[in-house]
Amino acid sequence: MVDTKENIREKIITVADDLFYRNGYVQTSFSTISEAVGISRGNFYYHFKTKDEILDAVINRRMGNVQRMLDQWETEGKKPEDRIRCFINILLMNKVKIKQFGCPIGTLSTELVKLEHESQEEANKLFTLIRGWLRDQFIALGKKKEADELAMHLLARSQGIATLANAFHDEKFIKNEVKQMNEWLESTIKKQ
Amino acid sequence: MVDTKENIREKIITVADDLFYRNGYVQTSFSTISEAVGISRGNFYYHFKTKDEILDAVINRRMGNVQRMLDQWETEGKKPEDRIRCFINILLMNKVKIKQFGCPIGTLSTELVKLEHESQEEANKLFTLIRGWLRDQFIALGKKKEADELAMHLLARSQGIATLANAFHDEKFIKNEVKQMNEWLESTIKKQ
DNA sequence: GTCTATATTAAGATAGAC
DNA sequence: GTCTATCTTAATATAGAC
Repeated sequence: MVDTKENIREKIITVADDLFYRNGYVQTSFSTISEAVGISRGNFYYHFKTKDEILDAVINRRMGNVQRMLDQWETEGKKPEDRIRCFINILLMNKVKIKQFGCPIGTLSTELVKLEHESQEEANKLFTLIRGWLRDQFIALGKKKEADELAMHLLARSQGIATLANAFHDEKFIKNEVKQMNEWLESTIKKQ
Repeated sequence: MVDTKENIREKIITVADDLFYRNGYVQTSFSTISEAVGISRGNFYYHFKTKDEILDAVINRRMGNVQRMLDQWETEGKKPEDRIRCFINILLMNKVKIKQFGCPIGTLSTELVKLEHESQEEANKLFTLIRGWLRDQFIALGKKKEADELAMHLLARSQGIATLANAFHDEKFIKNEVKQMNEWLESTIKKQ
């Protein structure tokens, strides 16, 4: 791939995304990113004027990734319950990284709240995107009235699992809880 | 109260505890703490040589607070299920602060993991203390085999609720989920 | 035991040569 | 478009006067 301006910009965002996830936003300095990308710190400012700008670009990138993931689940899962199962199983798919670094959405949100960062709401859109998609699946299951509540419940369960799996560096716990979440889904669908 | 060396040390720990909770560990500087305590930055180093030392003192303080809380629940709740309900209800008791700053134990743990901080394990003892206590309650309920699993499940649910309530700044969500957790407890006790 | 002054380091950010 | 050099600020931490 040729090193056009756009390509380098993309590379910076990819690297920053990963570093923000592994080490947190505050801990990730311009030096760290530019070193990982392989350009000088000075050159860096040609592409991004402030650290906040990189953050917004990273959030934007993650929004795209989440949207693509949801689109894929729409194709993969024929029935809404299958699609919800795709969401639940992502904890299993990413269990190694979750054990090491937690949930990328949850840990970023937690960090930005403490920073009182102005991009808090922007980062929350990642949660909102998934929440709305889950809600749509529950509506398709005929749970229109409780759809949003059920969506939030699943989101919260996932966040809690990620937080504890990360704290205790415990993969087995994820497997166990995913199983229980699937059982919860079964019994919720059957109700009424 | 007289300003003995011990008293000032205690005051520093109390102030640091609060600031770590509200703004995070990294964000809280010596200046911020000393200013809040009302002593000069230079004097500060007479009481604590490094920031890590303050962190350990804060974790230690929190350990004491959690232990006292568990002791109180032992007195308050006659039956183990009542004691577990004390744990569940703490989300409601602290709902305003959780909405604003999340769970003090969970957010510290998340931050220390990203920092790769050496006190990670020390901070995890806060989780472990509650986990063990919950496990004891489930054992008293005759659930010896699944006791630890049930304890972790409750811990994870609480963490997830705190994370999302914090992200969305939503108190109502806490109320809703606490109700569901109590219902889950009822049906879990009844099983078998 | 508390203060002021200062050393040191690293961060975000800019200027200007090439 | 990329670099080196530099500015500015703020943090941890220390030295030494009182």
